[in-house]
Formats: sequence, C-alpha cells, structure tokens
Amino acid sequence: MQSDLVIRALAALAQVHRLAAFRLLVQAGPEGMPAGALAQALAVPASSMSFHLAQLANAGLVTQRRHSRSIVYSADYAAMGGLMAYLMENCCGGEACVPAPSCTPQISEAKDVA
Amino acid sequence: MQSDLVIRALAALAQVHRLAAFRLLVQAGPEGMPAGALAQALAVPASSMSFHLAQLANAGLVTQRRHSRSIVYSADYAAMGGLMAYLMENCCGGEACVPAPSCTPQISEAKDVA
DNA sequence: TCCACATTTCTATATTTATAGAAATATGGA
DNA sequence: TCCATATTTCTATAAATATAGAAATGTGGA
Repeated sequence: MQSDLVIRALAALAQVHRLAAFRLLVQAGPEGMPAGALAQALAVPASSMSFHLAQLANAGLVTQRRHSRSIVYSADYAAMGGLMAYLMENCCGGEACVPAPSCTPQISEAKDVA
Repeated sequence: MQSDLVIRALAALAQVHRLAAFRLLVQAGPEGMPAGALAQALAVPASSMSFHLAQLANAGLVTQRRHSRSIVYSADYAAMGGLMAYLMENCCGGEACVPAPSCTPQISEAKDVA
C-alpha cells in the first residue's frame, strides 16, 4: 500500500457518515449491506450516501457488487489490514513491535464478494 | 477512544505532511524530534509545520514538551493503538479476529516523555 | 412496453482546510 | 539588557470537501 492510497483511505474514514458506514460494513462481515440500508441506518439522503460510498470505494476500503436492484457494499479487510500495517511500519525504529494486524474472516456463505 | 476523537485522528493523518511527520515520529521512538527538524526534513515552512503539528496534537496523536528553545514532539503510541482498536472493533461480527495491536516501546533513556 | 424501485450522477451552495508570509512569544547566551 | 534562535499565532487567500435536491441510469415485474 503506497502513501497516496493511504492518504485517501484515511481521508475516507475521517468523516462521520463514512466512518459509521465503514464500521457497519466491518461488523456486517463479507456479506455486506446494500447502499439503501446504509443510508437508512445512518439517516442520510441516498445521494449523500452514494457520494460517501464512492469515496470509500475509491480508497479501496470497500468493494461493491450488484445484487438485483441493490448495490451491496462490503468492507475490504485486506485493505484495512494494509492501512494498519502502513501506520505501524517501523514503529519504534523496528524494535519490539507487534506485527501488523489483519482480519481475515472465514468466508461462510458469501463467496461472491466481488 | 470515542468517535469524535477518532475522526480527528483520522483527519489529522489524512494529509501528506502530517502523515509523513507522524511516521517520522513513530520511527523516532519516544525520544521524539523537535518541530524545526521535522519542518526541515519535510521541506515545509515553520508556520505550516506548526499548523500541522497542532492538529496532530489536538487529535492526541502526538505529545509535545519543551526542551530548551526547541519544542520536541513524540508519537503517542497508546493513541495509535486506540485508533486501530476502534477501527477493528467487532470486526467480522466479533468472530476470528486478531486482537487490537499495540506498540509499547521499552522506554530506553527518554523517561521524560511528557 | 410501462412503471416502480434502488442507486448514481449532476448541480449549486455552504463549509472546512491548507498555505505561507508577517508579527508575536518564549528561551538562553553575551 | 540586547540579540539570535525556535516556534507559534495571526492573517488572508486558495483549494478541497460536504450537502442534498433534481435528473438520469439500470433492474425487474406486471
């Protein structure tokens, strides 16, 4: 993960609605949630939610796939791990640091994660 | 760590100079670096560097202490850990997740970390 | 084909953030 | 006390971002 992407990822997360949406997706797991459900959960107009989801996607933090009329978003766990790794890099000059974390869920029934 | 602080921390890191400065501080360890050295390392005017450092401090990501004429900044490792923990919270619905990382350096000679 | 639904793209406006020079503040030494 | 250094605060300007209505797009059912 390079600097520019990291900046975009951090900027994407540094906004109330996007942070909330991302966390909902993180907690939802690989199955994800449709845009409308996110908009409703956060009480944000559809067009605004779309704007925010586009930024999360642009930063590589979420993926999207169409499921019938809905567009379902899922958190990209690898991207999240990469972001953390970048922030921790060479922590304390490389001494006594915990290795970068990762969250790799066992894919249960949602194998079609785009 | 609560939502508002997390937003501020993410926003603080989502800027080239601040991300670079923070990473320099992370790598510098508890000893930290004076504002001037950071400004020089990043080729940024002193007033701009000061502006950016103030935001990192406001987000709780760095601490500052005066050392003679210089003001020395250090990364706050606990804050960084807290930020990561927040992002990972309830990852995958709480299943099969790595515990939140932390970087707790063994304080060598810099015991005066404000 | 026509219509309802889910979402996005377009648009304009309001708000926030970055930038860096100049002036102000604090520290230490001559 | 006076001066040089290190940094911050003040200021104005430039640039990026958030907001949400309205219109456009894609999907599926009657």
